[in-house]
Amino acid sequence: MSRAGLRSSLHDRGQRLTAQRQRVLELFEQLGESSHLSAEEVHQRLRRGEERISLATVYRSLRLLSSMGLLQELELAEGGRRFELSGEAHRDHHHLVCVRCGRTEEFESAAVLQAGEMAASSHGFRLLECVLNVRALCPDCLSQEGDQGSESPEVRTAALQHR
Amino acid sequence: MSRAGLRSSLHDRGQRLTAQRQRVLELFEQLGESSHLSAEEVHQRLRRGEERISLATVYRSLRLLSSMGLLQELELAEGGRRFELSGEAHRDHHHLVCVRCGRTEEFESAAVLQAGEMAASSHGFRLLECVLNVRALCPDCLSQEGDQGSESPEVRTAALQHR
DNA sequence: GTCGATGCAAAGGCTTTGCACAGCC
DNA sequence: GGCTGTGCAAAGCCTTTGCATCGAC
Repeated sequence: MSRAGLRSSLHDRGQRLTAQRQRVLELFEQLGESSHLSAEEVHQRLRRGEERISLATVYRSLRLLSSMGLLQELELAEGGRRFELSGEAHRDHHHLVCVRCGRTEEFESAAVLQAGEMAASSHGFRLLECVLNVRALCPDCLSQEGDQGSESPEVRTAALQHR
Repeated sequence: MSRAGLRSSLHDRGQRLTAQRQRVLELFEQLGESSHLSAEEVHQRLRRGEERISLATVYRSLRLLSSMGLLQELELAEGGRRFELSGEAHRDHHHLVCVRCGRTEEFESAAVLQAGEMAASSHGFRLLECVLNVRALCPDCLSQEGDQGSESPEVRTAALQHR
């Protein structure tokens, strides 16, 4: 989103364009649509430059940009909220997460979107967004898992043991 | 799960059957498969009886039972972890959540499971679980939303404003 | 110049952990 | 009886908030 576009979106809500807000959004735009950053990571990355931004402001900006629909909050496994750039093409995209090492792949699926829409309309809901989280083990972790000789065939167990 | 079954599952892991663990699991079994409880709620409900259980133990039991695959951790919108009973029939079930009032409906979908499996196998992952979260507005909130004359057609915005 | 935004530090939830005692096996 | 589990209270994250100052408009 252009600087002017961001400014006017903010003004519409009676809010202001500041350097910090711009930098947070730019960071996501530079990294592209497949980055999932935590507040802490955003803070650290922005600090690396000669930029000055406080963690509190990062939190405030992330919330603001999410409420404007420019970022999207994710809820993956490992107990930390993450954010990603939200784009039209990205609206219905899903996450395949390795519960052991955190490796994340994205994918899209028209079938999933359709299933979400059917579910929403059959209950009279209006769909806002539809996210499939697939928790899994990646190839690397699968082989390590084997090495340890897990005591049970109940693989799902692994999903919660690494805390 | 029977008392004896629970005991032997615990013993297999070198752990013990205690009254507290049993009560936590029983609570979920009594409430049925569609209850989503937070740790705090589990604690309060168990305290109502003449039972004595500490919040710390509730947390420990929830984690333990989840790692055994008997409970399942949910990640819905409103910033609190919740748990539900995990059953075979329940393994691939999805949530339709109203982002405004929190009303939650569940549904199942073979299409979604299949999409998850395809995504996992195409990356060489082994699927553990597959949860679709559909964020939406329920009929009641939809009508209220209309009353307020929202300033923008970007409905997704509402998903994050109610914090 | 006004009013919103920032930075700092302190406060706030929720969750985990250390330790002594209790209780399952 | 040994060793795991519990309760309590304290500590730990992550996130939000109060307040003085700064800066966009």
